Amino acid sequence: MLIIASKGNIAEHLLEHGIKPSYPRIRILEYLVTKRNHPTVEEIFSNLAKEIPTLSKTTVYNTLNLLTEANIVRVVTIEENETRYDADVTTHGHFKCCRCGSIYDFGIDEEALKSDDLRNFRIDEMDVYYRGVCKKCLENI
Amino acid sequence: MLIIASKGNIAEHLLEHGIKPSYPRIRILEYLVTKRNHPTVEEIFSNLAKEIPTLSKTTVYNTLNLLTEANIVRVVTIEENETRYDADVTTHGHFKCCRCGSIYDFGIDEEALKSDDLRNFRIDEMDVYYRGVCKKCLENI
DNA sequence: GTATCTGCAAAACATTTGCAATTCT
DNA sequence: AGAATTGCAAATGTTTTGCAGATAC
Repeated sequence: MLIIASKGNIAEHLLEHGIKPSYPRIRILEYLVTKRNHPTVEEIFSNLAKEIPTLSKTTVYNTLNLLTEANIVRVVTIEENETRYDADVTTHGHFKCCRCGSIYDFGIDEEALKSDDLRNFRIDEMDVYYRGVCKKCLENI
Repeated sequence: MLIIASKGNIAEHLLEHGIKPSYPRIRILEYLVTKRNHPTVEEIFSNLAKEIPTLSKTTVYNTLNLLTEANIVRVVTIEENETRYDADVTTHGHFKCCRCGSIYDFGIDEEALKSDDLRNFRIDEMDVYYRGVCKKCLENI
């Protein structure tokens, strides 16, 4: 659970990671923190562009790369063609419903995921992606 | 463990899934079955083109899409920019060593991976991608 | 002989890069 | 002023598509 809510906190969050809190950067991170639906670059850009007419897609790309490198956001590549972003950087998996398209977060037991085959390997990142049909869609058949 | 070895078996394997075993298709699937290193389209194409000068990248793409839809091969998107392919369609995870670039298969306990958060969800596909440093690279520091 | 398969060239798309204009301190 | 940031346009790189020629049954 993240506690970040106000713009002030967003700016602080950026500063703590050595990133200058420019207006576009604050708004992009704020978007990710507020809307937790793992948006694409296109989604972030088109929504923010309504309120920030001068915003360019390049800035969205630059900022997301910056945030990713700083470990403030996390890349979600559950779809092959486009990258999604998640402001929750704690260990968790992603489930994509093929029927409604929603992406759900779910808890994973990090220890249970450590395979014997990887004994003496150093694991830095774990991406767990499931696909199927969510509860809601299964009920509405 | 897969038992497929000879070209005859490859052709049969294709036929069983309703795919006409043309020469390029046999060679592409054979490549995947023989070399188990999760090759990219570029790798498959450039290696096979040495022996099949008329081969085009389009055919490699078409064939891989066909094989994926037929569930004969599996897509591995452990890298953001390019797609890899795996002839092993049984449940297992992929580990990428950031130092040497190798991709390792590892066993996963399917039951342990089923999160309570996904109770009543239907899970069709599970992609588990880890990144880090492999045992060999850790030893050679 | 008809349907399928192949392969070239062009298109489509997401992402990156070069660079000039803008902003911030 | 000087350094960092932004944004446009062009480039890049992977994958798809349209279509004509080749192949198979």
